[in-house]
This record gives sequence, structure tokens and C-alpha cells, in this order.
Amino acid sequence: METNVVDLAQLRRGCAQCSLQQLCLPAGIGQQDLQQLDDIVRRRRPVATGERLFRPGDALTSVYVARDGAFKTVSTSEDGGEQVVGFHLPGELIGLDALGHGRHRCEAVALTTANVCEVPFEQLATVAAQVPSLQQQLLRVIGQSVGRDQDHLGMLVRRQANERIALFLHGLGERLRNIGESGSRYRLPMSREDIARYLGLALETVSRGFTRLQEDGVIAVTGRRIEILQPDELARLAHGGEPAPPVQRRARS
Amino acid sequence: METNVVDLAQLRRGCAQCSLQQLCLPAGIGQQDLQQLDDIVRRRRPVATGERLFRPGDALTSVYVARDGAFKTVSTSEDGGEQVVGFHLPGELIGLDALGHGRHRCEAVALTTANVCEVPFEQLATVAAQVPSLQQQLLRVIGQSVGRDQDHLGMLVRRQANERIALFLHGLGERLRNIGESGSRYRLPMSREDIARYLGLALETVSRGFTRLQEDGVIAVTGRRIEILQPDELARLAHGGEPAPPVQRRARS
DNA sequence: CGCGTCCTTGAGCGTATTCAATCGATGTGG
DNA sequence: CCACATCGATTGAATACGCTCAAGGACGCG
Repeated sequence: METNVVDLAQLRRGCAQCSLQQLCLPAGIGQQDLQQLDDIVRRRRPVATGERLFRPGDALTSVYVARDGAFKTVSTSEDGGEQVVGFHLPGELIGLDALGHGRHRCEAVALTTANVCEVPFEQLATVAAQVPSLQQQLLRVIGQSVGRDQDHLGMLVRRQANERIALFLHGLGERLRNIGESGSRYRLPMSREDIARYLGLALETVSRGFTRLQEDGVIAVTGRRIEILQPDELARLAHGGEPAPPVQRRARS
Repeated sequence: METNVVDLAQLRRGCAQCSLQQLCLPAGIGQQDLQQLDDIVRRRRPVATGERLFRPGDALTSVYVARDGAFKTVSTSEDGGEQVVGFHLPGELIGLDALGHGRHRCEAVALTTANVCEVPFEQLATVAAQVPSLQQQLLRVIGQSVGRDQDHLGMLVRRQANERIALFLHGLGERLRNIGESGSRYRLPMSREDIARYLGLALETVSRGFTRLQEDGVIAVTGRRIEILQPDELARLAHGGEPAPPVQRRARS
């Protein structure tokens, strides 16, 4: 547990001191130019679980990046169904859904207490126009976000439940590893229901999938604690491999 | 049928004369600045059905916009499954999938013979940095593309087959209407299989869905010709409404 | 300790898939 | 000009997968 004092010290640190520097907007930007970006970034005190950064219909004022913690973006369709559009780990831009019409389509909800950097969008665009390397990096970060959306799409289409779940756990591990955390032993920031709404499944199906993976010795689950015991087997399942039957396996050609 | 002579004349026309001007990158850009954009746009002779603009792994050199015709972007997963990531109508940017890593993840295939504008990406970024309104518009267009991807996602998650199909036909009509074509009477540029891979269904299910909609008097289908007979009913079905009972249909105003 | 929330497990059902055959349009060659 | 091949679309029948409904269990918080 960190004390509040330490957190406040963290708050004062700029991009130059941030451990996510190379994964976030500042990546590949020189010292000089970085200062310009740093000047417009607002660092806010921690947001609590369940707090929202924005709601559907809100005007696009800022984009956000978590320094730690996790967020989900949720889109509510007119018939009341909630769809989890994405999960956002530290370093991943939040709020791009409003780029199209200038208003947010989703709401962004904190899954844990989290520290976020707020980047006023107008100013970001202005600075990006002046700093070519920032413009480039902004486009790259947007592109990565598009890439994650496509990965998400790939999870949903014509894949069966267990495959989606394996893909999800595998992909989450990858992303965690990217930001320097363990990809094989982590705590899920989201509920089973969130996962279900992200994967397009019933929450019971997600639960059963976890149980099945555990029975097969691929992972160990206790509540939200995940340990990946057989990473290669998980990867195999994620890419359409047959689940290994308990005793004998039947051939499918 | 247009003659080649007419087509060549069309090719020479710049953005200022293009009917898509207000829907495409030039939207909201002044005469002066438009010329700068126009100078870097390459207009190519028509591409034939089945031709590719780029393939997975290709470096990002240009982004593309169709002036007419239609494209699909397809992502092939390692297990060989093909997923249709998106359909692209005139005025919609193609090639943004490479923004993240600088290499394309998908291939872009022409569904019809089509005329495309090619915009070298480096130069586009350079001009965008000089022309604020273009930078703004570029971000907006990217955002709209993200928005379409989210709509796509919304079609796939927790919606049943008939709902997805209604949503698809409805949405396609909207997009066609946007570019000045009829949204209630059109020819599908893509096969049933493409639609199936886009909607995450088996192609037989798509076929059955069309048949069902026709039986219910909502649409008329002959091959790829679609006529929407009851637009409001289609919209109702698209948003989770119950299919109408077999015998009588109720009027909805 | 008790309550609420989150997660797990079970049973039956419904929807979409798979496998397979047919049909229709289009195009090619005899 | 028509037989034949080919491709796309439609239709049918049986299966399987995931959903719904329902109950029970575990964990965390006051």
C-alpha cells in the first residue's frame, strides 16, 4: 500500500519521469518538445471505483490516460442493453470514441481506484500541429487503439465461447506484460459480467469457461485472481485449438 | 455505362469538383488549403473487382478513398479464418488499420470495379500539420471510422441473427443515403458469404434471414438487389423488436 | 456476524450451425 | 444452340452450443 504522501509526489511528476513514457503519448518525443506536451497535461487526484470520466453525449473536452488502475468504456444501446466496448490499461488512450462527432458515444468507468492524466483535446491538437513527432505519435496511439478494437472484433466473430475466453485471458496477459506487470499472474480488474458483456456471452458462460480451463490445468482461478499455468496451451486454445479431453482425445480431421 | 472518355475526364477532376467533397477529407477546408491537399492526391484508373489495395504486412504508404464502388477489408487469423472487418463506401477512408504499427493488418479488396483516390500518408501528415482545418478533419474522419467499427461491434454482441441482419441492411441504407444514393433500393456489393463473415454468422443463416424478412414483407430480395418496403419496420427489428406474426402485419406510422 | 454482491453450478430449451442437396444464373465449349 | 460446368444462393434436417431460469455458495464489507 502506498501512502497518500507518496501518491501526491507521484502526481507532481511529469511525463519525463513517468514509467509509461515509452508506451504513451510522449514516446519518441525529444526533451524540448516533451515539455510542451507536459504543460497541457493535467494530473488529477485518484478517481474511485465506479467514477466516470465522461458520459454518453458529453462534449469531447479531453482525452485521458490511466497511469495505474483500469477503466472500461460502455455503450448503452437504445433498448437498454449495455455493451462493454473496451478495457483500458495504463498508457492506453481513453475518449477517442468522440473523435467522430465531437460527443462521446460511451461512458468511461473506473474499474479500480486509478490515477489519470487528462489531456485537453484542443490543446493537444494544437501542440501536435507544432510538434511533428507528437502528431506522429498521436496517430500511432490512435492506430493502436483501432488495432485493439479489431482484436476485440476478432474475438467475437465466429469463435466459440471457450476460445473467446482463452483469447481474452491471453490478450490481457500480453497487455499487462507490455506495461511491465506479470502476464501470467494477475488480478482481473473487472467482474465476470463485464467480461461477458465484452465477449458477447452470458456471464454464466464465462464462469463455466474459467472453471473448465482450471479443470484442464491451464489456469488457476480464485475469484479475480488469475494464474496462467500453461501459457502455451492457453495460446493454443486461443487460436482455435481443441480443448484437451480428460482421458483420450478423439480425432477430428 | 460511361465511356472511357468520360471516366478519364472524371479522373482529372480535383477534390473541389468532387461530389463527395463534404463527406471526405476536404470537408470544411478553405479553397486555398484545399489546393495543398489536392496536390498530393493521386487519382488512379479504375481497379477491378477482386483487386487489392494492400495486403497484410504491407507497409503503410497511402490511405485510400473510393470515389465510387465498394471495398471490404479482411483480416485473416492464423488459423485461416477470414473475418470481414469492414465495408467501405465512397468517401470512407481505407487503410487506417496500419496506423498502429505502420504495417497493414488487413487486406483491402475491391467488391466492384471502383475509382479510388490514393493519399500518400507521409505527405498527408505533413500537410495536416500545416493546415489546422485539415488536421481537424483528418481526426474527425478517423473518428468516424472508429465509430463505424463500434457500430459493427454493437451488431455482433448479444444480438440474434435476424437482428444483426436487419441492423446491417438498415445501416447500409443509411450510409448509402448519406452519399446521395437511395437508401431503400440498392444493390449489395458483397456476397452472402461476405455478409456472414461481417456479421459473425454462417452464410446459410444470412440467407434464411433475408428470406424471412421477405416473407414478412419488410424487404424484397432478388439476388443482390434489395428493396426496403417497410423502413420503419426494419428499423424496429434492428433495435430488438419482435418479428411480426405471420398472418397480419400491423401498420406503424 | 449477517447481509449483500459476486460467482458458481445445474437443468432444459432454443437458436444458429453443420452437413447436404437443390436450384438458379452465368459462361464455355462442343 | 444447347449440354455442361461453375459459382452463388436457397432450403432442409439433425445436432450442438450457449442461453435462460433457478438455486446455492463464497467472499468482502459494514
